[in-house]
Amino acid sequence: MSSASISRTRTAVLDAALQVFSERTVAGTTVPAISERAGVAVGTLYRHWPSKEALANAVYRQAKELFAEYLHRGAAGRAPADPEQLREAFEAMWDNLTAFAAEQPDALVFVEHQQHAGYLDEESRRLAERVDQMGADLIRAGQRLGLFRQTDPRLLTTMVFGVYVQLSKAHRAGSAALDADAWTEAREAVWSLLSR
Amino acid sequence: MSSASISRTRTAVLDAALQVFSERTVAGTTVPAISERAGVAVGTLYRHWPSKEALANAVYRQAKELFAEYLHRGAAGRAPADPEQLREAFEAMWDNLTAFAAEQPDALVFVEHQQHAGYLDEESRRLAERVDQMGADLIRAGQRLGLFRQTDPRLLTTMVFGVYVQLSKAHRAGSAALDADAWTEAREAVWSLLSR
Amino acid sequence: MSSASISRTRTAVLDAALQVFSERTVAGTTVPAISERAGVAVGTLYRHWPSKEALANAVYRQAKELFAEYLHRGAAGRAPADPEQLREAFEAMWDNLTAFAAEQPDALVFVEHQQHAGYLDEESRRLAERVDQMGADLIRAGQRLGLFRQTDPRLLTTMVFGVYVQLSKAHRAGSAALDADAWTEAREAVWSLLSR
Amino acid sequence: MSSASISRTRTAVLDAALQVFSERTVAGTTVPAISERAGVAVGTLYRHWPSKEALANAVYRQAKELFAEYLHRGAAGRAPADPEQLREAFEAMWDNLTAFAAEQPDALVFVEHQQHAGYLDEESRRLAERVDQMGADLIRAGQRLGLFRQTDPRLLTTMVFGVYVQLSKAHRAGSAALDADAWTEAREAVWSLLSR
DNA sequence: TATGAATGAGTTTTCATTCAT
DNA sequence: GATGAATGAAAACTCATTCAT
Repeated sequence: MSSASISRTRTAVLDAALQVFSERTVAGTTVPAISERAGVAVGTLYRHWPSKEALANAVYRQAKELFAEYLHRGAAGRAPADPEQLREAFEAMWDNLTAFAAEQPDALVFVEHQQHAGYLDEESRRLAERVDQMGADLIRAGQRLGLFRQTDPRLLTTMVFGVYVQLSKAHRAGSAALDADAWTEAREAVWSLLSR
Repeated sequence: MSSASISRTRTAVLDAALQVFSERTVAGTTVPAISERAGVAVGTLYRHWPSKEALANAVYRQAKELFAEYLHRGAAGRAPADPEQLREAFEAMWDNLTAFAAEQPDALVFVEHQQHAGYLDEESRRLAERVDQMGADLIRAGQRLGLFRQTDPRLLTTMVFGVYVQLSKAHRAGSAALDADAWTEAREAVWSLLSR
Repeated sequence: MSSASISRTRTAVLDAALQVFSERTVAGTTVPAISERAGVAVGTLYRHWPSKEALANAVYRQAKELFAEYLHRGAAGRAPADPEQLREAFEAMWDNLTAFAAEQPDALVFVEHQQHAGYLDEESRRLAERVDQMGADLIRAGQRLGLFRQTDPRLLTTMVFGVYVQLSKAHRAGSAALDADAWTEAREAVWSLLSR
Repeated sequence: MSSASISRTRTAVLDAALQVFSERTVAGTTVPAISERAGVAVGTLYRHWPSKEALANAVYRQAKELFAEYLHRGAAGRAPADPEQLREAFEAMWDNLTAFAAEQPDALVFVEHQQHAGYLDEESRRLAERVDQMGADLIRAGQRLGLFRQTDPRLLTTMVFGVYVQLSKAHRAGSAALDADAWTEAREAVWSLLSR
């Protein structure tokens, strides 16, 4: 088969695995369950990844990288130089996060699930660290401009991320409280949380 | 053995199970791993619960009930009638949550782990719902007093809870950013998040 | 406790074991199931027999000896000397068998089940052989008197016993076809089966 | 593997299971014992039946159906219309039963082992009832022709079947009394048992 | 002597992985 | 490359037996 169809198989498996992993935990998912959802045979899966663990790492990395992509989207790359730019950057980032939660609900839940420790390899771990850093940059900029609380930026990052993750979970669970307006209202609340 | 030591066995197993479940997921935990950590034989565990799943439900309920206990601690039972009482009630609740995160880190992580859906029974589910309601009451009181944002109270609850859970995870992971002061600073930030 | 109450325990356990063994097979019966039905603790059972296997042998022997007792009941001990005596002895034996089936249904089913069981010890096996011989004596007497078929007496014994066992099973199963008259009708049929 | 070898696996397991079940009882047989005798891995067995119990039901049904087949062999399908036809049908049936005992000794012993009650499912039970009916038909025909005893036909069936089962057991146990002549002699004895 | 909770070897069952087709 | 039946090591669960009370 052509390389195009190979990647179709890879994509199908990665998608299926993300779904079932995020529904039932990596350990709670059987390989046949993945292959079934992907519409391929078990053996096929093993032609692309050497083990379930390796597949889980691949899924993890893909999800994390996707998250990083959303996070960066439309970012100028330079730190905001004044309050207005900061506000704009903040809104843009929050909207990107909102889009990610809406478009990739499984990815966020899977990635944010603690307890990956057991099987994540070095590469996955390094990626995780790098992505987590990205979120902190905006907060540090806000502090430099004197707009945000002068606390440990890691503390603020953790809190903002906590709000976001919990909202995403509620969203994915189909909570009635999580319509489009809610995400905007939440944005304002988070801005208050950050502001001095 | 005496009935005292019977409950000692149950307690030992419940404690051990909470530890390993919160470290490695229910599905990722073997029964011998639990019984070993509890210092009892595998068979003993099955004399007290009919299956690993039943044990997981028992652990879940115990953790959730413990959380409810902490949440209630020192609560007058009546809704705060003025801004000062609200502020006091808020601080008390936050301090209780802080204490829970410090004293029962495994319980929080385990309970907040999504993906219990698969094995939680009716009783566990009902308990979860009841406890989740408790947190919302204070927020509704703040809204009635005109101090808190006039959004869907479920949205506010979700956000506050998200902050708390993420802080607790960081705390349990041994984050350097999470000393005692940090919990107080976080409290102020959350107050801002809630306030109009 | 007195020796009287010891034997009460032994009797209770032997009776209970016979019941459950005949219902569910020796291998299919758990020791707790026996002790529960007997109304004693598991540990108590092990004070009287060293193992489940030993208990099964005890049950087997008791049942087989009981069968022998019924078979002998009212037997003169001498071989029938004329047709009339033979007929009388035959009727007596059949009525004894009928009584056994009625009064000890579990014993017959259990004993007939275990014929070649792996766990029967030497003593149990010798007893079985001795009892089986008893039935054959009457048939040999009938052959000597020229009333019964001149076949291998073991063949005739086997057939008569087959009829009896199957009737007993039907009786125990509560078959509507097995009232008191039926046993008498069956006796006549068996007499025909034996007669030349 | 080809579908031919799939059914070879099923056949091998069913045969092996019949052997060990009839030797040692269903409860007394371990799954590895079955898979070893069948020459397959344990896991393979579970790819074909969901549990040991399900396998036992499959074995039971196969054996019972095989018995029904032998019983029917060469049967005209119509009830015998005169004494000569009855006699012929009787001989044919007995010879079929003899063949079954000789060719499928394990099947008979297994099926006739009482104590299946515990695990037989609805389908197995219905099949058993249907097959048991088949034997009764010939006896009813003999009664209509006035040749057989005018008793409850179920009583006669039970007796004849008892003779047959006990002979088969003796045969399987290697009894010296059970050569080919013996089966013919037994047939005459059974005819006498049935006749008025 | 009786008890029944605890034990751990043994059994049933599952499932990641292989490999013949 | 793709397939999915077969494999067997590892997991869940059972139960005969022991032993502290």
